[in-house]
Amino acid sequence: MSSSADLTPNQMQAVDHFRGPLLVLAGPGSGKTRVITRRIARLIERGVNPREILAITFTNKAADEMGERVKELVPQGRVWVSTFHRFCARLLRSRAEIVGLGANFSIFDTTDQRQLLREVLRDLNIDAVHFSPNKVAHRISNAKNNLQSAADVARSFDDAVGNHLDAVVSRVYPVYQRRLMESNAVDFDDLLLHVVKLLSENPELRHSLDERYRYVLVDEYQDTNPAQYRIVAALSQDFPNLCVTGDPDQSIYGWRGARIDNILRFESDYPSAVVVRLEENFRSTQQILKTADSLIAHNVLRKQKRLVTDNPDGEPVELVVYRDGEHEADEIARDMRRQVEAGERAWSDFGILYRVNALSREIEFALLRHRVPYQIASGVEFYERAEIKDTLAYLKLISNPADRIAFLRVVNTPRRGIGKTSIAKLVDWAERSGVSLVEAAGRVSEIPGLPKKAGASLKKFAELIADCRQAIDEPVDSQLARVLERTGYLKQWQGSDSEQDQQRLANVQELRTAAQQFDDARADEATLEGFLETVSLVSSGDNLDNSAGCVTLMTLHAAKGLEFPVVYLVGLEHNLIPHERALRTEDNRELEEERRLLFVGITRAQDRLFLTQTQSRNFRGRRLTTIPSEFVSELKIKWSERTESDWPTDTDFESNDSGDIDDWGADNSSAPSRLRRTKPPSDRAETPAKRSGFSAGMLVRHPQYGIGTVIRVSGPARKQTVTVGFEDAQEAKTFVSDHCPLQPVGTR
DNA sequence: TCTTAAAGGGTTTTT
DNA sequence: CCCTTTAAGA
Repeated sequence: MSSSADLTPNQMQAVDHFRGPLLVLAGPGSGKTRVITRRIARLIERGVNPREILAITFTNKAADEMGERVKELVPQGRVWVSTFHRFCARLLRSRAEIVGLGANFSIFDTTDQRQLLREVLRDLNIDAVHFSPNKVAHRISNAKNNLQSAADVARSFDDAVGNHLDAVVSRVYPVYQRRLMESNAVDFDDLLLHVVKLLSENPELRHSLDERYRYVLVDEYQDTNPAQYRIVAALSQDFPNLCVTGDPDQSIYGWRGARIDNILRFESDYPSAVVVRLEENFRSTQQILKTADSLIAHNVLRKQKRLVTDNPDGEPVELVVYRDGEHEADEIARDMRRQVEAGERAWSDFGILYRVNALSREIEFALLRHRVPYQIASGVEFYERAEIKDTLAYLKLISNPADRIAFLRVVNTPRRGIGKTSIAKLVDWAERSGVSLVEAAGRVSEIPGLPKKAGASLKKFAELIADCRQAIDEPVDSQLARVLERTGYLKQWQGSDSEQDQQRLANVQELRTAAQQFDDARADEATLEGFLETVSLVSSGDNLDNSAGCVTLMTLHAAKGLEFPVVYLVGLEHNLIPHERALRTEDNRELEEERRLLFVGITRAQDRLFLTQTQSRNFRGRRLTTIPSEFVSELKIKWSERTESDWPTDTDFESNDSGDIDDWGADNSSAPSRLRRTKPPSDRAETPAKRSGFSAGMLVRHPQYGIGTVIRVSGPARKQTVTVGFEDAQEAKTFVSDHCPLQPVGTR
C-alpha cells in the first residue's frame, strides 16, 4: 500500500520508525505532513489498532485533512486527529466530575471571559478603566499557560513585590476561577489545565490513557506551551511511542505561551529518541529559499540548519515599494488579474499575507474594485456577531443552566421588560441562596422587591429554558428552531427593510445550516454540547476552501503549514514587522520571533514571492510616513521601487475616475492609487460600473457563503441591495451591493 | 426601560 | 479608525 518509491531516505526513516520516541526536525516544505500521514498509515499496516493512535495538529482544518488522507491510504483506519483543545474538551467531557465540572460544561470564548471578568472586577470594586478586563484576562491567561493556579499567583505575589496589575490579578484570578466553576464553565486555557490536573492527580487514569493512546503524534511541536507539553508527556510515559514534528525556526506562538525549548530539549527528555532531519525542500525555488535562509541566519538563538532544494533557481524575489496602502493593494490586485487573464495563473495560486489583520481591509477593498475573487481566513468572526452569540447563548443555557454569562446575555434579549435593577436583585438573591440564575428565575415569588412585570417575565423565561431542556436529545437544529420560535428572537428583524437586519436574519440562518450539517454528519452522536463545542473551538483557517478558486488572504500566523505558487507579503515596514510591540520590549527573543514569522511567510511561496512596502500608510485614521522594515536589509533580494515619480498624480487619475472599472486592468497608465484629498473608497465604490455590477441570474462568490446566484437586485441607486441564494444556505441573503464582498464568477 | 448620541479608549498574532 | 461604554432624553 504505502510504497516508499516517492520518499527520500530520511522521510522513509521517519515513516518506518516503529516504537520509541521520534523527533522529526522538518524544515519548511520538506514534506512533513506527508511523512506524518504515511507514518500513521504504516503503523496501521503493522497491525497497530487505529484506536491507539492519537494525532494532534494545530488547526481543525489540518486535522480534517490529515484524517482524510490517512483514510485514503488505509480505508479502515479511523484515526483520531484533533487539535489540543478539542482533544482536551472531549477527554474532559468524559471525566468532568473528577475536576469538579459537569459533563455539560460550557466553553467560554474571549467575549464571555471578558464579560465574567467585568463582573468580577465590579464586585471587587476594582477600577475597570485602569485595569481593563482585557489586560487582566491576558495576565490570567499567561499564568494559566505557565501552569500557575490562582493560589500560585497569590503566593508569587507575596514572595516578590509585584506591580499594581499583578496585585489586582492575584485578587481577581481566584474569584474569576470560582465563578467559572460555579458556571460549570471553562475558558480556553482551562481546557488544557484541567486535563493536566486530571492526568497528574490520577495516576491510574493517566496510565490507562497512556495505554489507550499508545502512539501519539504531535505536529508543530515547537508551538506547544507548558500545559500541552505536560499532557503529551503524561500520555507518553509508559508507552513512549511519541513522534513529534516541528521546526524551531517556525516557532511563532511564544506570545501565547509556546516554548521553543520544548522541541529543543526533546532529546534530553527522551534520551532514546531517534532524530530525523528533513532538510530538503520540495516547495520553493532556490531564490526563495536563499532569501529565507539569509533572513533566518540573523537569528542568534538558533540551531544552524540547512535549507536545500533541487528545485529550479526561479525568478528573483522582488521587493516593491508603493506610495501607500491603497496603491499597494490596487497594484497587487491588478498584477494578479493580469496573470490570470494571460492564462499564467489561476486565482487560487495566490496568497496574500500580512502581519496584522488591519491590513486586510485595504486589500479587500482593492480586490472588490478589481473583481478579484477572494477568501479570507476568519474563523471566529462569524461567531462574534451579536445575533449569533445571542442564539448560541440560548443553546448554552439549555445545555448548561449554570452558565451565568449566557443567562445574563439573553435574559432580556429580545426585550422582556426585565431591567437592570430587576436583574441585580435576582443575581443578588441567587448568590445568597446558592442557586443558579435560571433556578432563581423560576423561583421569583421568593425574591422580595421584584416588580410584578419583571417577575412574570423571569418566570416565563425560566419555563422556556426548562421546556427546551426537555428536548435536549433532539437534533441540534430542531432545538435551535424551537428556541427561535419560542423566543420570537427573529421577529425584531423580520419584514425590516434595513440591510443590516436582513443580514442578521441571514446569519442566524447560516447558523441553522451549520447545525443541520452537524446533525447530518454526526447522526446519532449529534449532541447539543458537541455542537457548542465545535463552534467554540473553530480555528483561524477553518473556513478556507482549497478548491474555492479564489485568492486567499490571511495573517502570517494563519499561513503556517500552507503554501501558494505566488505569495504577496505586504507591509514590510518597521513597527509592522517587526511589530512595534516586539520592538518596545528590547527583548531579543521577541525580535527573533518576528523574524521567524517573516521566515514562515517567505517559505510559503513556491514559485514567486513579492515583498511589498509603502511610503506612507493610513493607520488609526492618520496617515503616517513609514520606515522600511529592518528585516529588509537582511534579505538578498532585488529592489523594484515604484515610487511616486513613476506614477501619474492623483489629479491625472481624477479625470479618469468615472471610467469603467474593467478598463483599469487594461489601461496601465491610469494608476488606481490616489491620495486622501480625493474621494474615499466608499465613494469610489459608487461608480456606475459598480452599481450596475450585479444582475439577476449572475453567479457570484461570497468569501464566507460560497457560490450563489443573484436572485434580485433592488433599491435606490445609492442603497442598492442584491439578494443572493447560496448553494448551501436555506434562505437567500441580502447585501448592500456597494459594500458587499460578492464576486462575480464566470462559470462553475 | 429603552433608544439615541457623544465621547473615550484601544488595537498583534489565536485556541 | 472602529468598537465599546457611558450619558442624556423619550
